[in-house]
Amino acid sequence: MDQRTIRPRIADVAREAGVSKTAVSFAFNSPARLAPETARRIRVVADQLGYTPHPVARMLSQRETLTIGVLTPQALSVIFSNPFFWAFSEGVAIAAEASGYALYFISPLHGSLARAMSRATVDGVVAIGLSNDHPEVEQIRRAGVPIVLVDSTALPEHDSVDVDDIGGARAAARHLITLGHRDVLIIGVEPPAPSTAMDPGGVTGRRLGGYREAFAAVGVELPDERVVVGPASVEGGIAALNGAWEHGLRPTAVLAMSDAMAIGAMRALRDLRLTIPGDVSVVGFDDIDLALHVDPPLTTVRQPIRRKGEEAVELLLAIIAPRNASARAVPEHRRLATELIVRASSGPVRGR
Amino acid sequence: MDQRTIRPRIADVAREAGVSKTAVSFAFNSPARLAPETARRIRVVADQLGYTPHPVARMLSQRETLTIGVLTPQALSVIFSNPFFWAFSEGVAIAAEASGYALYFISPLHGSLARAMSRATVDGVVAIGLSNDHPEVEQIRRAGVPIVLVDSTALPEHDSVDVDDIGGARAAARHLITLGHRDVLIIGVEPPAPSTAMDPGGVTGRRLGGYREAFAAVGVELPDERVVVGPASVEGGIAALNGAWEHGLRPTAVLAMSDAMAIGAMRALRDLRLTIPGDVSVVGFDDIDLALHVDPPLTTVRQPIRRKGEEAVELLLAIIAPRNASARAVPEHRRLATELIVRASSGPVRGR
DNA sequence: AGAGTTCGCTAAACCGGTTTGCTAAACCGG
DNA sequence: CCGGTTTAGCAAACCGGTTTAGCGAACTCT
Repeated sequence: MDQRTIRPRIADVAREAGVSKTAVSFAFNSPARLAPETARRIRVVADQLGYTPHPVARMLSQRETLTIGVLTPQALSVIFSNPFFWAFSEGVAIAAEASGYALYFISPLHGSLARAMSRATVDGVVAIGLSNDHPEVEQIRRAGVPIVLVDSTALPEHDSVDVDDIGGARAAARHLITLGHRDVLIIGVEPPAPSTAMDPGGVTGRRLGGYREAFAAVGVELPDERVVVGPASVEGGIAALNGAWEHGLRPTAVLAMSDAMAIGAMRALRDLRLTIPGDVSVVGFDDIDLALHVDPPLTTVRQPIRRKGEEAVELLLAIIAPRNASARAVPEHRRLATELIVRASSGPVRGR
Repeated sequence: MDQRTIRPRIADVAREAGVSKTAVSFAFNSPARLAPETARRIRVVADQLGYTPHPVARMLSQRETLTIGVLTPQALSVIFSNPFFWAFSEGVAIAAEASGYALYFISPLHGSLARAMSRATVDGVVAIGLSNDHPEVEQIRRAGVPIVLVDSTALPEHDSVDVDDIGGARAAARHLITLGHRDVLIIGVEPPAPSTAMDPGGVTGRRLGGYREAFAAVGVELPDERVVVGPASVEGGIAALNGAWEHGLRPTAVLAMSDAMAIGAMRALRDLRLTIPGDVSVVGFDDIDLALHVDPPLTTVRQPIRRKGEEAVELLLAIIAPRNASARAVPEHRRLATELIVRASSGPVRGR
């Protein structure tokens, strides 16, 4: 099945219609510059030949792709199984679509983000979950591609969007403290770059800081043994909880840094014949749609995931296509609020 | 923040290094054709200048984009809120990534799929849920872009992948029949093009056919009033069920053509103070991950969603980049199996 | 009728790379 | 020392469009 017939080029149309390439181009892009009859004739010929302007050629000469990239340090297949990412992408898609931009997903190619990036034909990039020791950030900047960082270690010279991780984590921890819990297990999300597992500037680090701060206020230290990390998925949560259990930990509550992991922990707890929240309380982070539908509904810290996507695109488009001539000189850093949503997965510590 | 510094071009590197453009190109693409020392020097200069080959220019001259498009007739924002689509994309991403291809999502631009398509810089397209009266299919073919159709009305001249919708639907219906149900409500997915709501060749039509066939076998006709359609989302399911209830229908079971809609129906039923499966049984279609986690776990027809994505990409790549010289002359149509998964959302009709 | 506009269209330059064909120098064996 | 083969690198053509500068004809005005 050879679907690849020879694609007609603009020169073919021009010859056939007896006009210049310029005229054909005008017929498509600014018909007003042509006599109505000529424009019509050219379109008819183009139609007969099945001519469509070659998008790559057009991009090259117009110097814009009308595409924005979504950059993630993880493989697409990992990313697409993450509910948090879906919601974020939805936000990005809504904002991009509204402005007529298409979406291109950029993920490590054969392990190299840099290589993937150098292939990407985009006008700008929204990067999510990039820690600042990713050398690709530097490379991207050198390539002169506008970029907005989301949930990444903020670099002052780039626009960024993130949420109040510390406040949210603190609220979650205080909630458990109020319920009498003193003995908790923290399940953290493992950043893609292992070296930065506890990068204090990263999302994991900030949330951990919030948890610790709240517990410190009531005189409870959280030693590192009570903190386990894993990939931000249901499976990761199951593994993390089981691992902790095997190490002999018996917390009365679990603080997970992602809902997916919290849900995994719940599953693992149930498999251990423990009740939630009777035996163990579970609190998540994110408030993905699913959090409301699991049994019991998950107590969690809500963050405006879709909104993050939308705002990131807003910022990016302001750089790419400034509507007002007075472009900002100073990068903008937006921090959105988080909110504790108490549902049924958390309760008073047993015996109170 | 003007991130757009003047991007160095290949000519700049050439001048700076005292060589020709050709040499620079060789240094990047086939270093073996240069003296080692020269190649090194060029790379050093390129590095200093921060030079990276312009991806669009490269695409143009190499006549390939190393990108495959995922074409959907619905807006991206709709698509990204659909769990079925996530799983499908995951499959596509896995296969694409393995072969070094990037993903580009193509959805209607300002309402026009054709316009979006003409902008897309892709080597081939995987189209999902396209009905054959979409004129864009014809346009795409004329543009000479290789295409694989998934869950679309099969066009014999294109490769396609779909599943045994009829068999799956039949199995679901028989399951309910065995449980004694004779009075059912069918909730169908609304195809993007309203004109084809009941296109017998489309997914909705095929599943409906399977349901009807099974019921006809026990002497029950399913009149059109018992079939409601809506968008394939949780909200769509809620609306569809409530609509049916307001019309006075009181079925003992619900057959939904998508799990998302089934879950919506469950929510709506619960809001009506009905128990599942005590008062009403619910059976879905797809077996998305979530189906296992709702309460009660959803009885549904499993289809290999990820696998569909992977196979579609396999077929597409076989057209784009045939590894064996002997390219297929005949388009391939793959139909994957479905399987009924019985969980707790379905039970015997009350009073049996 | 002549000068100044406007209209309709075109030739040529350009976007930023890759690739083909060729040449001059270095290398080789006899 | 000479003819033949490599090697290293270059100029120019090409990918397929858009855009600028400009030209002749028609139209307007005085």
